[in-house]
Amino acid sequence: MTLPARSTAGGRPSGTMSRMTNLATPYRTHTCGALRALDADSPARLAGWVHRRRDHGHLIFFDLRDRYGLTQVVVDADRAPDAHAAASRARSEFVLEVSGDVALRLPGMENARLATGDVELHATEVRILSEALTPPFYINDPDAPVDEALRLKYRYLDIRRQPMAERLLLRSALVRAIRDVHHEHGFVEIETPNLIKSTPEGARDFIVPSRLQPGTVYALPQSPQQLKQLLMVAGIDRYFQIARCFRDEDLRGDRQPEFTQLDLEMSFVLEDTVMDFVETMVIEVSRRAAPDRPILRVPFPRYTYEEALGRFGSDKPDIRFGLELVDLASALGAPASSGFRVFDDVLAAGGRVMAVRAPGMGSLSRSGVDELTELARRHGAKGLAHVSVDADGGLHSPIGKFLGEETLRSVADAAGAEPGDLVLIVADSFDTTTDVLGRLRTEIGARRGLADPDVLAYCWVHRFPMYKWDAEYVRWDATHNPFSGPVPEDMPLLTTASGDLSVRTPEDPAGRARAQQYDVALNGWELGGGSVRIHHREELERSFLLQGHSLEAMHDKFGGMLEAFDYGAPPHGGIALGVDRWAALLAYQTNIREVMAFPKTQSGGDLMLDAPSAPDQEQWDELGLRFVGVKRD
RNA sequence: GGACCCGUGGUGUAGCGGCCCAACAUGCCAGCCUGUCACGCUGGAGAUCGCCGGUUCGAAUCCGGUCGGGUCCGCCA
Repeated sequence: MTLPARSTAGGRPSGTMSRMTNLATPYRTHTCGALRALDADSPARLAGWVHRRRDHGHLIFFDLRDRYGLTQVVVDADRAPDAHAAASRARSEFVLEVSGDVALRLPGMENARLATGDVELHATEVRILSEALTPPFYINDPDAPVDEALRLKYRYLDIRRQPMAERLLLRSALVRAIRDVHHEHGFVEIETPNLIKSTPEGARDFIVPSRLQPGTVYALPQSPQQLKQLLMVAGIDRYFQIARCFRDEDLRGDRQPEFTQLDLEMSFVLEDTVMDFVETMVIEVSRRAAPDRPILRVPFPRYTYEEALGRFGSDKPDIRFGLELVDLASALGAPASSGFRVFDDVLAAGGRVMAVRAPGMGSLSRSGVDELTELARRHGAKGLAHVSVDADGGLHSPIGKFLGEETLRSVADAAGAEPGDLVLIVADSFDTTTDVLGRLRTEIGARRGLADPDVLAYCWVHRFPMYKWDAEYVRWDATHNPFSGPVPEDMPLLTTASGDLSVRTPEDPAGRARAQQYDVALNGWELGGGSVRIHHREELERSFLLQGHSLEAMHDKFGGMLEAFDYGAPPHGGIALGVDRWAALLAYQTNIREVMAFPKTQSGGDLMLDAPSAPDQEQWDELGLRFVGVKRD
């Protein structure tokens, strides 16, 4: 039989593939997801992996799989004895090329669960292109649980499985949408080098020794921060990049040593210019990459840092549910004594007594409360007070005997407690109180299933403090990026009490300065952050001096950029968003490894490649290096 | 740097001091089967319970160490 070349082999569009893409090759006329009833009675050739085989003796069925789908193949011993012999030998994950005729399935034999389920391929020829060992885990069962270490070791098999393949396709769609939207808005995509000089973002650098200049090293970029600012000085005006970044810090489910940022920078902008564009871009990208996911609020809510902490106890709030924190000072009758010494002392010292409501958790057991108390202690609270409301509205609390019935009632009312609720109360400094209650709020939300998993709840948090006091080094530490600028009216605050930038104290005006710094949060995760930068050399030097850098050290580290600012730097600002996190959230995952093709383990290892590994002696010699062991504290 | 959890045929689990030279499901191998689609039926092979040491008359089971994986704190924007 002769097989005509096909131009519409694609079938259902998948990922970034357009409907018209020609996927036919010398090995196939169609993909395994393409055939439909209309193709009946035509010849076809498919290539793919044996997904599942059902051997009935004279008749063998198997599903052939590729990235595009599954197609059932039928091999009849009488009609095609050679094909039947090959199909008898074939096993799971063998790679086959199958030629035959597309046929409508017998009435009642259609499989509604397959896109190709109305038809099947009656094989005339089965060619084994590759044999396969029995796989170490189930490739044909998307729900089968598999140890993650095993998945990582055989990642190429894991990616054959549908869930992993789908997530990589989604990520591809995300990155494509990002590129498209930026190009539509006049952005230029520019690659920046990976072998650079340390750009202090605060994390530890990965180091690459130089062979041509023995005894020196490159650092891998923690982000393209300085380079993109230099591109603004260069007049590029609008830059973006899908940039690989490297940070040598301990790993988490949402942190890998190498990760991907959407990095962008814009010239001649104010804070609102950047935030407005980013918001437009994020909405457009979300709609293209995840059209089924509703966006909770447009425009995105904008909270100041103080407000986010006070209301949600987090600078990356999950606003898919309420349960906002409540300040109890007035309910406790402050400044008069509440009757409970712990609360009175905290309030007198300028701290806060605040609460969060746990709906429907009023009957939580003693050990359940202990669990929450432990969570609170782990994050710095000295204890956790609680009031439970029974079904009849009666209040029960270990601190009731101190507060008295009336105060207890006003506390419960202030917290908005209803019958069956539990009210959790923390008394400490503003930072600790909000942090602990924020974590409790998140825990309650998770336990009670309060957050709609389908919703994308983006929000902004901005006006972060420029600096936080670093008592150990007697300096003002940049809370975000050291190049961030202050909000214009706070520019005069970038100084010390004495005016001498080398004499720094916690009472300096600098401590009150707010940055033109903005973070985007998505469903309780920090998606990214950026700022409007300082673009004047003198102001940057001033900020660096407050951060405890000497002029010499500053020149050594940022000399290139400081010098560039002498040649006409435009006002500019930008942002960086975590592409891995974004993809993970769009894929309903909480672990970015699930959206990375080849991620590393928590100890930074690649189980498939067995990296890192010891270099050859020759490599050591070329670099003039020798391993002398690691100092242990 | 620290805390906690996990490690038993290929895979996922059960067993948690003697009843276990280890059970179940699935996978694998062989035979049978002409309409299956998680095909079915019959039979079979397959684990010294991550590794090392200790406690005990006796250890998959208890203890210590170690290796690997994970979650979290510190760290990290």
